[in-house]
Amino acid sequence: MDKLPILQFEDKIVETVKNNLVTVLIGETGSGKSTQLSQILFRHGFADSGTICVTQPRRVAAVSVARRVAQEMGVRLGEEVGYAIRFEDRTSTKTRIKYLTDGVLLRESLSDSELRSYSVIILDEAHERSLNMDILMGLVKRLVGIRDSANFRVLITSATLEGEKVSEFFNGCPVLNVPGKLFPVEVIYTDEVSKSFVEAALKKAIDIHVREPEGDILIFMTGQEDIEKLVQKLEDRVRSLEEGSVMDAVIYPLHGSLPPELQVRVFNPPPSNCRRFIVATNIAETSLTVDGVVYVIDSGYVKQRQYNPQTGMYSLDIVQISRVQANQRAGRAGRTRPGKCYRLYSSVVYKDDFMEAAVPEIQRTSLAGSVLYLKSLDLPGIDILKFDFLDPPSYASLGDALRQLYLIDAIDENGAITSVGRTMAELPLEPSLSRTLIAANENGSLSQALTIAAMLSAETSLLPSFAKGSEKKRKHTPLKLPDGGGLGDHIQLLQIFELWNKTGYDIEWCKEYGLQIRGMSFVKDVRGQLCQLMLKMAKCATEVQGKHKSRERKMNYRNLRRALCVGYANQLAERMIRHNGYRTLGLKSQLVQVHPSSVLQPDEDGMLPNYVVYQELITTSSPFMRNVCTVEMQWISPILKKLETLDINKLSGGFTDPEDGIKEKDQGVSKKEDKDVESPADRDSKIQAARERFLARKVKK
DNA sequence: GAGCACTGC
Repeated sequence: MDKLPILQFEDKIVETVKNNLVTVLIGETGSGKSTQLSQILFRHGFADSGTICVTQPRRVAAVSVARRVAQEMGVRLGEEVGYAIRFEDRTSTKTRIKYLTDGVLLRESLSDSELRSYSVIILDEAHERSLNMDILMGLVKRLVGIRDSANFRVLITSATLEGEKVSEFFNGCPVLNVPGKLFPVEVIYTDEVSKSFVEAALKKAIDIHVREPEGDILIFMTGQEDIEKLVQKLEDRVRSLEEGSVMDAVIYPLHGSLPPELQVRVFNPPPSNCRRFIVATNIAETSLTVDGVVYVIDSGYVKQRQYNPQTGMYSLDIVQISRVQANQRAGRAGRTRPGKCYRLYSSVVYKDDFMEAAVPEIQRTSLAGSVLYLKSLDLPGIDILKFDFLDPPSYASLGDALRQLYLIDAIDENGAITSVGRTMAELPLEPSLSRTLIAANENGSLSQALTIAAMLSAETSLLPSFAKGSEKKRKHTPLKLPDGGGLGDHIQLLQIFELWNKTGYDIEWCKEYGLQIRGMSFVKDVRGQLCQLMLKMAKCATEVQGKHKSRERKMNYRNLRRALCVGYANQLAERMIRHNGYRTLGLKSQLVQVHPSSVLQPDEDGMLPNYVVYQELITTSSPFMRNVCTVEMQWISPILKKLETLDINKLSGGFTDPEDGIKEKDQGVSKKEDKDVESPADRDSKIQAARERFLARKVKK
């Protein structure tokens, strides 16, 4: 095997790390940074006084990289080299190199905010900018000023360009460049504007198939719908090609809601003299690597979920990718030999319209959980609203988080964390569910609440996709699931798990009901973990086994729904008079409908319940509440009272001048790279523009 | 009567 590129830089890396507390390392795919950096530092004594930890954005990566490193060092996994992911800690007192997911490291800083067991912290793949990673970078930056510099080093690895920004964040720390080992990829732009990217991709794919030599084609689409459309069209066209004139072809869809057994098909060796077409979402951008790809077709779009803190509403939008993403996609063509990337957009669009990097998650999601977590750390002298983030979230977003936390008793009217809030922060759940568990523990419905919390954590991986046509293909229609007694979706989830529990967690039962086995066993694991945590924390925690089930059911799950009402006090809606639309009860009222997939049932007059709590608001074809549960009017009066007295200025501790704060920050950064700096408002308008362009194209068709 | 991209504790 060739020597990995990073090993040629060993001396330089060691010297830089010795002389600097923080080092940024820019390493492209194939540089070997994930496996070699830890070993290099180990060889030079950086693990003598502590462990070297390396974060990974995904569980599979943490496990596979740790396994590889253990093998290279000739040690047993779990001894000198180990890993820690949720539900699985394979480390020991001997462990000197430890791979973990960023979520696990974040949890660890809850029990030791200075992370003293680590002599080196390596934040790998920082350019992916997950929410956890952004919080970790803020925390680690603080540690740099606190911990003894004789025994502490930080390394952050990133993709091109973004590395400079990270260096700036860490007070201009040195940046090392390590080349990757990719083969050259020729990029070909498209100048003609096509009516739809599905059609454009179809044309290009067939073109490649007819003209170009062998090699698989990877096509980036945005979601299940356009993937299925394209797969169908490709099958038709390939079949219509004259037999014998071109090589055989096989077409695979690849997206997250595909059952795992269909996902892994792309890893099987392809039939000989046969070209594979893989039509994928951005799951193939980072998570899954398909070997044999020589041609990439890039639509230039991605489906992205974003949160509007003003309305509390999520939306799932098709937006333009960033230049970093475009390059990542192109790189997928050069893993095994020189390749080609066909971009279904012009070079002008790439240069002028695309943002440099995607909007980081921290600016696209509700921050209630993260704000609570940071408050629970009790960092001296650190005000959450002024916390030093690489890309600060908007003031609206922080205000929204505080408002939500106040309504569910996690912080008091002055913004200080409460004892309830501390307990909540210990649980690996979103705040509403943590709060539900605590309320349930007090009213005797904990066992059921634990089940619901676990089911909601795995919800998307429970049911196979409801795509049109897929039902026909299935051999037999699954048995009908329980209906939640008409009380709502949370109750349905509870009933599903209880039925499965009664069968002794029978795998066949899952099949009969059309439930994904992996999803259901994940629920079982999560429930077990939550049980243990609740037993450990709440000294008086009882009833995790659920002995009161039958009595509760007769009571229409009253206690359980009451607990949900306390937990979801920030997500409450009232039905309109005389029709079944709802308005949310919060700072800014929204008109919404119950999602059509809900099992909530109307009464004999055809009316839905007067009050419900919901899991989330999401705008697709129109604004919907997903996962609703009936609640009683008398339960909500304390919530309404709280809403009336809510004072955001008090909650945020008087930090009311966001504009100044943001401007200052932007100016600080813009000294170095003024072209690439964008305010959140700029980003918003760019996203909006991309969305409009896309919609315009869609309409034309 | 509509439909969820991808991760993670």
